[in-house]
Amino acid sequence: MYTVPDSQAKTAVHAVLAAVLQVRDGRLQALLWQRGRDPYAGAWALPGGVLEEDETLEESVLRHLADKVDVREVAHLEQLETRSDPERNPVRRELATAFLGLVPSDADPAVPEDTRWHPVDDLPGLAYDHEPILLAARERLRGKLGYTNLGFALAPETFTMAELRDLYTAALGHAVSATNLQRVLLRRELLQPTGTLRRYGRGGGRPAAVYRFGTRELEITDQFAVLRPPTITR
Amino acid sequence: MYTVPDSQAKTAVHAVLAAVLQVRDGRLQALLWQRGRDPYAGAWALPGGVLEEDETLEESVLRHLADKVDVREVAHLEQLETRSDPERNPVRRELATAFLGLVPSDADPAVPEDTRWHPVDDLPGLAYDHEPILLAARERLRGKLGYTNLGFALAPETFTMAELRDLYTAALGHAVSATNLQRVLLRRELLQPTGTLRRYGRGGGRPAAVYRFGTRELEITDQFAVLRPPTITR
DNA sequence: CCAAAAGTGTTATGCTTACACCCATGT
DNA sequence: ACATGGGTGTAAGCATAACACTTTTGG
Repeated sequence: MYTVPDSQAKTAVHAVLAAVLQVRDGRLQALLWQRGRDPYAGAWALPGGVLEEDETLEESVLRHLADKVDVREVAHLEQLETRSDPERNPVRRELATAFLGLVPSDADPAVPEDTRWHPVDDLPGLAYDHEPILLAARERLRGKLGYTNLGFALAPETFTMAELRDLYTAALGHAVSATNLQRVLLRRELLQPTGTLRRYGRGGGRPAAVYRFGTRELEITDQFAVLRPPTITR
Repeated sequence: MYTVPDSQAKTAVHAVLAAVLQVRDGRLQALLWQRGRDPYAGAWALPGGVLEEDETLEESVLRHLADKVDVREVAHLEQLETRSDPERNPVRRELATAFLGLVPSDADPAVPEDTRWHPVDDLPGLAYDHEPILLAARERLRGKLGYTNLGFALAPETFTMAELRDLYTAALGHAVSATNLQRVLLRRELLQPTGTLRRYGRGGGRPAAVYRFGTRELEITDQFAVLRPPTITR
């Protein structure tokens, strides 16, 4: 059991944490590093670090991530909850603001020795309160895939519907029909056909049309699905 | 122009802020207090204060609110964004975590001299970054009214559909049909008839049935409105 | 008897899932 | 030819908005 050294009385520190998600090998995976020292030696942790005096939380996450993942490869970054339980860190009082970061499936950033991608549905033991944070990040992603264009942050610049379907399937954790996915995204005018064709699997089959997302910034497409304002006629 | 006293070099402090909303006089209003001193002397500010060593953010907001609004009257409290721009406070480096608080329309807490309710669609000049925070809080409320039972936090224990319609109208900022509101909420099994009747306006008219919300805790009713898992047949 | 408000019945609409069927390519 | 995927057409389901009409009360 780890104990708090007397010299380190609780001093409030603000940290940032990133749940960096990417679809790799057809599964939604998270970037984690293995702690060498107590507390939680041997456990896996979300990347992050301490907030400095002259930066915003967003700048801080990107700075800390630059060590693990090339910043340019994080296609979407979004603030999640700020955790504040005084007991969440046994060593010192520490607030932590969590972020969701998404990396397109075609990126393969070099990561340090102690760092690895782990499937989110088969996690090792996580340090601190990092497991609920990571699961909350996945829920946020799953929710937003339905009413925004957030798929762009999981997908390469261009892709076929079969490839996109596989990304959505991995992220959502259930079967997705390429047919219906195409219709939903086209109707919402989020996808643009590039005009080119590409072959998907190894076997034969008709070559697939190649698409791209119209914009690579978050757009909400469905906000007022219900209890929407009355339609003004004349 | 206000200048930073030398003695107060930038020291990171963590504050909490609450956007406390209530429907009063048929309008969505926010609780604000008027600053007496610089910076932003004379401007209106969200209630809040500094986070102490041994409390969570949630405990801190409720503690600070206890001065302005009776805690028991805050029916729903929810964390919003944590703001971190180093320049957001000209005096000292200060992070602030914002909250959305909702007060039922039948509560009328006594508030201090410098504190008043202001319609959110007609705000006075606000201090710091409080205006964007307040508007974000309203957006969160508007969004969640559609896919959760959050109406309970705006409504008294019991109410008629006409009363509830007026609350939704004020919060959403557009006309709401009592007929359709009733059907939506009943279908989702959020409302329970109490069996009693009540008269609404002053004129004649049929007395209205009185309802209550089945639960007074947040429930998400609609999460997978779209891109939902395939239905499993057999 | 008439005005006012509540509540019910019914239709229209829009978006989505489900599924049958046709299309293009490799072996 | 036939297997393998891609793509289109179409029907069905479902929730909600819209609106006409009935019910119940006060004056």
